[in-house]
Amino acid sequence: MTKKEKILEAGLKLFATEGYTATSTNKIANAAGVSEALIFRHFLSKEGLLSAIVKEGESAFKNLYTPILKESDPKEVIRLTIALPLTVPESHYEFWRLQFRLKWELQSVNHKKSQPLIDKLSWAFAELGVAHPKQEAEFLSDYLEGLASQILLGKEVNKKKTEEFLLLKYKLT
Amino acid sequence: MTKKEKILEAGLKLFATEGYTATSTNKIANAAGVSEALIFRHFLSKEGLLSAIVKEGESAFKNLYTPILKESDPKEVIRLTIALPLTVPESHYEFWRLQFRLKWELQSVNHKKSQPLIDKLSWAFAELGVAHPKQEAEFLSDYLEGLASQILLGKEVNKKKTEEFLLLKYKLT
DNA sequence: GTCTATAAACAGATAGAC
DNA sequence: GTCTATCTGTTTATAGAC
Repeated sequence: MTKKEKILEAGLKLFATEGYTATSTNKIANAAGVSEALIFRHFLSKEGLLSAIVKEGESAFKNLYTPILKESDPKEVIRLTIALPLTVPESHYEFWRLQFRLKWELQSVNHKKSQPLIDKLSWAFAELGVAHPKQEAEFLSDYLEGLASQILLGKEVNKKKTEEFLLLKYKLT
Repeated sequence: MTKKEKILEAGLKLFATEGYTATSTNKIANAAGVSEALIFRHFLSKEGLLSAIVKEGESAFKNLYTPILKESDPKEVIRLTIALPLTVPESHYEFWRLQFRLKWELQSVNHKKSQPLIDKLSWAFAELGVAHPKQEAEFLSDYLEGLASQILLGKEVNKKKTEEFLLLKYKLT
């Protein structure tokens, strides 16, 4: 692993656990086993490092839900959406914790980012003859947001049982 | 209003909007129209000020949901719980934004804080003959958490329509 | 209670050697 | 690419006068 990668790794870890503002470049350098100046050589500024980290993994979200947008079976659309927060591997938690943290720490909330998914969900519910498809889609989306928060904040969640419950609730079994 | 109260008010506002770490005591003093030293006179440290702010409003959460715990009609329990995030006046948003922010910024997450409410919800669902009352309670709680997040992060939510939809969904009309 | 002045540590960032 | 040394402004916090 190059020193640049070590900085990215240490930055992700510290930003995700301690927060962006609360993490000094000095702390990152120590954690990465690197001189502080190297951070600025590679990323110009502390914000540059943050951008690089966010960018590096930003496609992750799109990659996660684009298969759903392409799905043509409405039941499968809902099934896959439900599985979203429940199948993310724990090794990715750090990255996602950072994303959720940044929503609150910086004002960088992009409500439109999940709009394509909500629209697709809305389509799926309509297809299945559900009464208020748009509101059902918003409802499910908000629930999954809440569930993801709880998981990332360390609440014990039985993922298997939760998924079974949801599949039953949405009549997908 | 005393200067101490002015500090508390400015602190709440700034911590809620900019975050705890990103807000300097100097900024707070300026916003409150007070010398910086006065903050330390009254609250000993920056963290002391934070504690005072959190404590001052901590009972707010309890006061919000204790009426629900005392309710004996299961339908009314669910109705009141749903109304929780939808009836908080916008003037209280600042305080709640701070609470949500702190969950991520400090590691001070108290998952047990909402447990009494979840237990009561679970009781209500059981009383109404719902199949998986415990999981239904968790589900509703997570949804409301997600909804509250969205609202506090500035998403446009039609509260009236949302409440109508939920009352219909939970067969409370 | 409240201020001015200031200490001491720490922040992000740069210069220049290797 | 990587380091040591250092600059400059800011941060939390205190001392002491009123």
